Parts: sequence; structure tokens; C-alpha cells
Amino acid sequence: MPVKGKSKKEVVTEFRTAELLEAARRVFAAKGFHDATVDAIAEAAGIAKGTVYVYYRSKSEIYWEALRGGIEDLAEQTKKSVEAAKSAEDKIRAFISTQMVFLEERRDFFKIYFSEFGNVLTHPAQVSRHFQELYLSQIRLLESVLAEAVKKKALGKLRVDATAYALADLTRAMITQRLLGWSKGSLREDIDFVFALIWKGIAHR
Amino acid sequence: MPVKGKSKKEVVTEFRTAELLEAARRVFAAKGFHDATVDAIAEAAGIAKGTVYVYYRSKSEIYWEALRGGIEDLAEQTKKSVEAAKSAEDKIRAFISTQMVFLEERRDFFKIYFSEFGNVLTHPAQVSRHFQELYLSQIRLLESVLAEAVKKKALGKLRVDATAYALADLTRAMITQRLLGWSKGSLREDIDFVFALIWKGIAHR
Amino acid sequence: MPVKGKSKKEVVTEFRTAELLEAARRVFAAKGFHDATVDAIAEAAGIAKGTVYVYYRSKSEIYWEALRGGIEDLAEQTKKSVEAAKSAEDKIRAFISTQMVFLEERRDFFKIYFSEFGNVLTHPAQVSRHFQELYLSQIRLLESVLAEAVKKKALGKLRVDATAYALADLTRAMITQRLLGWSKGSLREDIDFVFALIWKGIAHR
Amino acid sequence: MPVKGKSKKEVVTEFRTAELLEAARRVFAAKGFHDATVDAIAEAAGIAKGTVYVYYRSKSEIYWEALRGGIEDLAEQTKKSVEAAKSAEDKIRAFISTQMVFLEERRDFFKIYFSEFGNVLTHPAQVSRHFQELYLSQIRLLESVLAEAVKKKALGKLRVDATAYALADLTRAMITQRLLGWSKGSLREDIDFVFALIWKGIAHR
DNA sequence: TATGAATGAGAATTCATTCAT
DNA sequence: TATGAATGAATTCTCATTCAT
Repeated sequence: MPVKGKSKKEVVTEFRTAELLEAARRVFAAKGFHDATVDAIAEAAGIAKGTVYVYYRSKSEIYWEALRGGIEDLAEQTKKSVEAAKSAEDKIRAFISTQMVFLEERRDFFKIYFSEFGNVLTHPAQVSRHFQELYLSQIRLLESVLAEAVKKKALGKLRVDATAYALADLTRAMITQRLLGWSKGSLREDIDFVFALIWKGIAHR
Repeated sequence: MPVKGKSKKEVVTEFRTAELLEAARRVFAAKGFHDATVDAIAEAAGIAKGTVYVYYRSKSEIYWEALRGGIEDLAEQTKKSVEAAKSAEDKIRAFISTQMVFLEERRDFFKIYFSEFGNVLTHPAQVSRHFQELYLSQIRLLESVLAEAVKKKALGKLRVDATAYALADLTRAMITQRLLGWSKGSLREDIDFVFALIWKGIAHR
Repeated sequence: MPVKGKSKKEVVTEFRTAELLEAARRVFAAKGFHDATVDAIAEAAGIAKGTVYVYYRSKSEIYWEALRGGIEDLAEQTKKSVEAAKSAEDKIRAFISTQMVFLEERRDFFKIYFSEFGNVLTHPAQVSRHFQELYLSQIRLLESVLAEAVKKKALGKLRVDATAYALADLTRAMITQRLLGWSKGSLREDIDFVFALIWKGIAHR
Repeated sequence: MPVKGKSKKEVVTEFRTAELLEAARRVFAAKGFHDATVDAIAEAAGIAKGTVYVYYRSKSEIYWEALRGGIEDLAEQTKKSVEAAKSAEDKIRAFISTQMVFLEERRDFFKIYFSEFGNVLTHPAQVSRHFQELYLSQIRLLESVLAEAVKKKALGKLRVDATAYALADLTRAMITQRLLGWSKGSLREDIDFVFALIWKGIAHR
């Protein structure tokens, strides 16, 4: 009888859902939301279709959970490494490199994450609501870094919000190019490229 | 009796397809490819469902035509204004502003265009094949501008390919932010912002 | 103004319908009733789809006319040559050989004719009503030949009706085998084969 | 716990498919392939439309299975009784009577079977491929009987192939006449009629 | 008469979700 | 909890027929 922590049932549930979510990511990444069938996800997870509904209410819910889990991990790691860095320069570099390294390793998640951006304009409701919030929290992290730097005169006056978006977008775009095999640089070079472009782009003078 | 140009029939057909495509853009922009039904497109175009199939063989074909027409217009206008500009600086500014103005005016098209980027990683085949080619032709246009500038020492040495992607991505990202109402700047300010970021980012020193 | 015979209009109509029917036979023979589209028939006849409906009320009507015309020709020729023959033996041989020669030359018609037999059991209504009557008139012709021969003691007592069916069926079956390339005999040999089988099968002793 | 044989699931599946196939035969027999809807088949089987697709991939597959099952049963019974008979005469009689009795009892199957012959000329591909093979195996059975009889001088020289076709065709034609109510004879008389016609038709002298 | 664009009824098929075991 | 058979709503596409020109 567990004193604290999870009961056996909870542990099993957690294990099942983690496995299911990972399988779902594989399928969603390969097929996209619509072309991924619940059947395929169940098979990928090694369980029966009906079992999927024991853990999740709908296909959308699985999708969102698969997405959310990844985004939260990403946000957490990014936040941690950005906070660990001292200077604005280091914080920005930390943001870029943490995201690129993280997503390079979790390609299935990134494919879903990236494809969801495409839906932001067409499906502004549903899933995207939460998705936007999580995305915007990343933006706010960057904004605070930038605002702080401006305040400390480490950076000149600049549009904090637009710069934050630009930084996040460029980072994401670079990962995409890498996944598509369109980048000719190494991971290090690509990180440096994004950093240099932004840093020079916003530096004094 | 038309001496040159189109027969009456062709004019009607052209009119119908243009109207149909415009209606399709509205529906695809609002719903995305999968959630847009042929029924809804027909209704938006004010014709019967069966009539849609008189002009197009399948829903996919409509989608692709709606996309292609817009991309080609965009590419043409962009090319024209980039070529009309003299200096590298002006050419880059022309690229950014032409795209932003064009897409600001054709929001429905942009929504489809943008959402298609989301499929590049998950559906690398089908529609995306052509889509990628048209996209890459934009990139090549930028690359040649940049390469020329580097050759003429207007710009220092830089990763021409990565810079071209960055420029295209930042422009697109800025339009998205504007469409979402996330940008606080005017159109002019946003164009300037993107230009300045890139230009300073890649300038000598 | 034509005094007797057809007006110009009627001549044109007759020409058009004959051509249309021949085209229809080609298409129906190649595709079967359901898979033959009115579009394909019109195209084969070199006219527009709408024009088809100037001459016929429906696809079924075309089908039936294409069938009827052929059956009537067949019946007429068969009747003529059977009546021209003197003895029962010659009449039967005339029946077999006239049908085989006729159908060997009008394969498209035969394919439709033959396929319609397949519908006799499943679609006992519609087209088949008339079809059956025309078919049965062939049978009656044979029955009268056989009955006459029995009466004249040229043949012994036999089931006139069943024999007539058997004769018609065997003839038809032989043509089918020839069309499928399954027969190893010449046309002459095949005619002789059918005749011999039946004749010996029903002869005295 | 079933030691050997089928699991409960398999039994249910087998029962469902048998029921479904029987319902399909009823509908196909009444309407023909094209006019039979999956909806109608489902309703006849007392299940929902979607359930049909749990067991079969397509309407065509159901059709072919409904056909194949019957043909195989027919072929098996025919083969068994032909082989059980000693003399050529008895074997031929066994062929005729087995088929007539079998098909008299399974009218729905026979209607489909018979109508498929009509497609042999117009749709030589698809289903017909297999269909032809199964049909030809019947023919080969007869050919071997006839060839054997010729070898043993029980029959004079004759075209074995053409005779086999004739025998199969006459048998089938007689069943059709009976189903249409066109035959005036009893089942026994009709069997005798077909046998006598053929036997005398091919006998020595 | 001739045309062919427009129509819409109809059919096959898919798949998320439910539910009895 | 786990299963997978059953369901039926939803969707795409076809094509005979109509009708304005």
C-alpha cells in the first residue's frame, strides 16, 4: 500500500498513457491529424482500439495531450536554461540552442507541433486555443528577457514583442529546414547563424 | 464574333472557375482542407454540388488550383518588384513589402498558403511536391539577390541559403502575426521591422 | 415535297438513329449496360450528349432499341432461311448456320444479346419482357419445324419445346465459345458439330 | 475452452459471414450486381451498413464470395458424384442430375451464377477471371470423363472439348428454363431429356 | 435540331465512437 | 480494465437527365 505517491493503478495508468501518447505522436507525425486513425494509434501502442477510449475521450483529446506534453517539456527546459544564463546574450543563445537541441531529438513531436502552426489561422478555435496560450508563454519568456536587457541598456530601444516573435519563428524555421534536409550547416552552425542574425539585427548601432 | 481572344464559352468557363476558386479559398481558409466539404464550396459558389465536378476532377484538384493560382500571382509580383529595384537593399525591401502587401489583401489565400507549410513535414508527398517547388523558387530568387550583393561586396560573406530562408520565414511569420492581430505595428512599421532586423543582421560589421 | 416515302427530316432522323444505335452497340458491347455512359455513346456517335435525348428518351431506350434492331434482323434472316429450306434436316441446319454466321459478323450485337440472357432471371421485368418475347418467337419457329417433322414422321416422338430450347441454346453457346476463342474448330466444323449432336440426339433410334 | 476447432470469436464470424453471404445472394439474385445496394444487403442481413465492411472490403468482394462459395460447393458435389459413378454413361448422368438438383435447391445462387455468364463477353477481366477458371474446371472434369470413354471405346471418336461445353451448357440452359417456368417436364424428365439428347448425340453409330 | 453546362439523387466507403462481454 | 464487433453519420464522386441558348 503506497504511503505517498501513486497507487498501483495510477502507475499502470501513467505507463499506459505515456506509451499511448508516444505511439500517437509517431502516427500523428507520419500522417497528420486527419489521416491518423484511432486504429493505427492503437496498433502502434500495441493495444485494442476500444482500450484507447478507456484512457481518452476522443481522438482530439489524444492529439492535444500528445501536443501539450511536448510543449510543456519544451517550455520547461527552455525556461530553465534561459533562467540559468546570466547575460541577455547568453539567454537568447540559450533559448535558441535549447529549442533546437530539444526538437532535433523529438522529431515526431516537432512535426505535430509545427503542423499545428498551420492551423492557427484556419482553426482559431478548438485545440488551438490552448496551443496558442502555450506558444505565447514562450513568447512572453523572450519578451521579458528582451525588456530586461533594454532596461539595463544592454540592448537599444526595440520592439520587444515583434522581436520575440521573430526569434521564436526563426528558431522554429531553422529546425524545419534541418528536418527537411535543406540546411547545409551543422547543428552548431545553425544555432550560431540564428543567434548572429538576431543579435546583430537588434544590437546597438 | 470574337476575332482573337476567347470564345464566349471560354469566357463563361473562366468566370465560373475563377468564382469557384474564390469560393473555395473562402471555405478552405475558414475550415482547412479536411473540414471543408465539397458541398460547402458549391454552396459558397452558388452552384450545385455536381457542377463543381464539371470543372474539377476532385476536391484535391480544387485545393491545389486555389493554392497554385495564388502562389503564382505572389511569385510573379514579387519577382517583378524585386527585379525593378536597383540595389540589394532595395531588392530585399521590395521582397518583404510586396509579399506583405499582397498577402494582407488576400487573406483567404494566405491562410491556405500558410496552413500548407504545416503539412510539409507530415505530408511530404502529393500536393506538397509542387508546393515545395513553388516555395523554393521564391527562395532561389532571394538567393540570387544575396549572392549578387556578396559578389559586389555590398554584403559581407554570409550563408546565402540560410539567409534566404530566414528572410522568407520572417516575412511570412510577420504576416501571420498581423492576421492574428498580434502585431502592434502598422503595416509600414512591420515591413521596416523585418527589413531592419535582417539588414542589420547581415550587414558588414 | 416527297410524294411517298420519307421526308427529308425523316431520312436524317433515320440516319442519325442508325448511327447512334451502332455506336451504342459498340459501347454496350465493350462495357455492359451499367458501365456504358451516355457520354461515351454520344462520343462514339460523334454527337453531343444532349442530342442523344433528342432521339431517345433514356439510356434504357437506346439499349433496348440497339438490342431489338439486332434481334429482329436475326429473327428475320433466320426465319427466311429456315423457310427456304425443304426438309426438317435442312431447316435445322439452316437455323444453326444462319445464326452462327449472322452473329459471327455482328459481335457487338451478340455481346449485348448474350449478356441480356444473364438478366433474364434477375430482371424479369423491364427490358426483358420484350426481349423474352423476341427470343420466344425464335423458339416457336423451331417448335413448328420440329412439330411438322414429327407429324410427317421424319422425326420420332420428342419433347418439341425442350428440343427447341436445346437447339437454340446450343447454337448460342457455341457462338460464345467461338468469341472467347475457346473453340478449336472452324466455323463449318462448329456448325456441323451442333447439328450432328442435335440431329443424332433426336433422330429415330 | 475449445480444445480443437474454432474459438468462439471464429464461430461468430463464420456465422455472420454465412448469414451475410446468404442475404447478399438473395439481394444479388433479385437485383443483379449493380442494382443491389450495400444498404439493401445489410438490411437483408439484419445488420448496419457499416458492419458489412467489417467483414468484407467492398461490394465486389461480397459478390465474388457469394459466387465463389456456391461454385465451389457445386464443383465439389459434382466431382464427388461423377467420380462415384462407374461407367461413362453413369458419370454423365451423374453430372447432369447433380447439377440440376443442386441448383434447383439454391436458386438465388444460380441466378447470380447464371447472370455472371452474361458478363463473360463484356467484362472479361475482374471477377470473371476467377469465375472462368472455376467454370473451366467443370469443363475439364467432363473432358476427362469423355476422353476416358473414348479411350475405352465406350464412345466413338468425338470432339471432347466441344462436347464437354455442350453438356455443361445444355444442363445450365435446362435449369434456367425450369426456373423461368418454361419447362413442362418434371425434374426427372428434364434430367432424362438432357441426358438422352447428349448420349444419343454422341453415341456410336 | 443540336448543344453541353448544370443539376441532384444516389451509392460506396470510412472511421470515430459505443457497448456488451 | 480490455476488447473488438457493431454502428451510422458524413463525405466524395458519378452520371442520367434537363433545359436555356
